[in-house]
Amino acid sequence: MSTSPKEREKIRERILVSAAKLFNRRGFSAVSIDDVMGEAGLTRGSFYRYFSSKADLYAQSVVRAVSEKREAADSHSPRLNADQIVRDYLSVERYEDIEGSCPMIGLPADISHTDRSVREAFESALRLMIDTFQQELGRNSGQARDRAFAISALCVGGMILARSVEDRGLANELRQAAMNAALALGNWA
Amino acid sequence: MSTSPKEREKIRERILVSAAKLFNRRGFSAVSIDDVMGEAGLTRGSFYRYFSSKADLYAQSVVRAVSEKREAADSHSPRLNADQIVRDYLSVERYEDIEGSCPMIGLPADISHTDRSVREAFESALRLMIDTFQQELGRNSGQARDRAFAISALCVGGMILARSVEDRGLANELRQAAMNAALALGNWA
DNA sequence: TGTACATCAGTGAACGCGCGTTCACTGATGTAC
DNA sequence: TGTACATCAGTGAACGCGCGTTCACTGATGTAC
Repeated sequence: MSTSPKEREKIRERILVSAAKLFNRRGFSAVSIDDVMGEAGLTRGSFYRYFSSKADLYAQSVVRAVSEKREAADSHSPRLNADQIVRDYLSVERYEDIEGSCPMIGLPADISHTDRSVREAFESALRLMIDTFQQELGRNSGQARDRAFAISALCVGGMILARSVEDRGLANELRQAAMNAALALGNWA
Repeated sequence: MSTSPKEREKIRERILVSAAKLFNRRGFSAVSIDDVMGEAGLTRGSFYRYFSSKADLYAQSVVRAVSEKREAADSHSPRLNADQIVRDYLSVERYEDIEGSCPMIGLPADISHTDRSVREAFESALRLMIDTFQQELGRNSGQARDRAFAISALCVGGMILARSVEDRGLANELRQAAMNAALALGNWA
């Protein structure tokens, strides 16, 4: 073997990090494999030593984002509060950090409509989000589940709308209003 | 002139209708001009007699969707209630009617990030939605404005999440939960 | 009313470009002896 | 320890295709006289 498995894994990570950034910023089809590999300091050709296709790369980048969140959530002790998640998710910092944002926001309709592996990756991301909220609201009540759904919808919807608006002031109002509504729904206000 | 202005306008409409359907179903880049023109019963070449580019087509299709809604809202008397809009927006029928859905849901991240005319069209769509809700909630209170924001975020976010999930049952729960939360926020429950 | 002319929507071939993917090759690294 | 060999990540050229856009041309329609 020419490269140790450790080294290989590091490079794979580097490609995934570049990909996540670029996909979040520009969407799926506006990002080329050249872009991703260039950002990672490599060239076109070796891409296929790591991923079987562009869709595969995208799916794996979502998977990675999810498992990162999960680890962060698990390692945090005391367990971080759901209200902090809401505040964080809809914060100005997150609003501005387009490259590092949640894949559900950049959600490129294009590919999520078509590719199975991508769809599955999205679904697991959403389930993690919902579970996290539900946990805080009381495990088994149907009420809690519904509120977790609504809070998730507010987070994603609020951020999408804020991002799609040119007027910065309006964007901030949208973000804040969604945040407050979500916090109120969780009785975290 | 070979074609009367009336005829010409009718054909333009036909192209816009095909385009809206296809963009909603597949997103921006997965739809080709051939697809749109084929659906409208024409061929590639004459497209540029009506629109200056693909982005122009997309922007105009959003503009058309907005003005259609506006007309529907204006013509309705007695004025339709905001709670009916919420119920309708998040209804199963709308969930299933992918082709006829709100452009903010199919929102192709690709293009909305880049093209100015498209972004403007989106923004006016959003403003219409917010205004409609706000009108029902009491015109000038800041509270009403914030609630209108949150309700809009719930509508868009709820539908996006429901659509991005494979499991039909989960999708319906999401949709219902978002709907109920939005209705509660407006005191329309 | 009839004829000549002008306009322009529509056609389909062609152009050009970008990009996903493949491929033959290189050269550094690790292993076998 | 040193040498020969095997592996495989990385390279960059090339392929092929799709698609946005252009263009020369056609023919139907409308207008002028």
